[in-house]
Amino acid sequence: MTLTKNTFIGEYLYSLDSKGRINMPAKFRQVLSKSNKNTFVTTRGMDSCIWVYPLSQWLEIETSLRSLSSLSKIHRTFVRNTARYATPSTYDKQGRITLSPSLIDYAGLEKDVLIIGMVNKMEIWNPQYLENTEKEAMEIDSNAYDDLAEKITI
Amino acid sequence: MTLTKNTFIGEYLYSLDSKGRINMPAKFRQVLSKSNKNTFVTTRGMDSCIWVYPLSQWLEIETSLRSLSSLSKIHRTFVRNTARYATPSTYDKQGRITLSPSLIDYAGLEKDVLIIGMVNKMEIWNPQYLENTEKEAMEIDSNAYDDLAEKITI
DNA sequence: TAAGATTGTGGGTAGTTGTGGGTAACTTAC
DNA sequence: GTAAGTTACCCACAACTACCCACAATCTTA
Repeated sequence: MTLTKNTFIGEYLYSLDSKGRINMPAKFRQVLSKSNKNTFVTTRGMDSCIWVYPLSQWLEIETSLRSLSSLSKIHRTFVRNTARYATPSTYDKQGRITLSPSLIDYAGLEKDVLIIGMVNKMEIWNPQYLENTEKEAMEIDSNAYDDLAEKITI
Repeated sequence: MTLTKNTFIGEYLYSLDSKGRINMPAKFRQVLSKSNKNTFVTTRGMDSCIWVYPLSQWLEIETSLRSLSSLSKIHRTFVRNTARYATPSTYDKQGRITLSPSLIDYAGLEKDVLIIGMVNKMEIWNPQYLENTEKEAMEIDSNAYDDLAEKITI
């Protein structure tokens, strides 16, 4: 069944091999539109995870970054921190991308790795990190969910 | 995979050799369009780093500088500091450019050197300087940073 | 249910990339 | 004019990466 293009949902458990490669879920590859040239862009996420954008999505971010002037300190810092950790990665014949040692370290990845669809992007997690993060989030923010309920119908 | 021309992202750790040469990331050389003639322009950056432009991008900056009036003190100073330290540098067969002793001194470069893609240009840093600069920036500006993050969806 | 296709994982190899150093050409100083 | 210093170009090599093939497990389909 054909799903919406460039939309990622679901959860997948894969393993990181000795060369730092990780398989991208076949379903995610299938919904990628041609313009993405079989390429994802990986970068640091906000919690201890890796964000993975389809190339076309990342190009939009790049365009926004281009409009910021380096004369402003805030803009400089923002561009630097956004661009710095981003790495384009084309998947190989087997559907794997290679993660940089720096990102693997940042996300604390070991053998077992969780890939999660986040609609317009994906997240790569160490399963234990995710569990802890979720636990904290629920304790602190259960009120915030009420606010969200007003914005989105589910 | 070939990405957008003249667009630089990612972070690379290289070493400055005894002759003041530094390797330019292969990926950055690959995205350089022909009109750049294998040449970058180096100059002083706004924090303690070196800015590296592809030649074509620098030519556009020259045009902008031309439009600033020397009647304004700020304009004069800005043009002076930007133009004064700019040096074109063609990379050798191994992909290295030579940095002037003046720039190496300005950026406090030693053996380990960090090159960062800033979309339309690159920055060359002493890794420790960058760490300090980032730390300061976050302390002072974290609110402004959040505003920016809201305008650009990532 | 069996055959075929697809998917996830491991590993080998050829080509690329980063780094060090040598030498000849060119500049500068005396 | 010559010696000393500097720069640009060249070669060599180790480390790494991208690409390829193989195979087992799972899913699809007739």
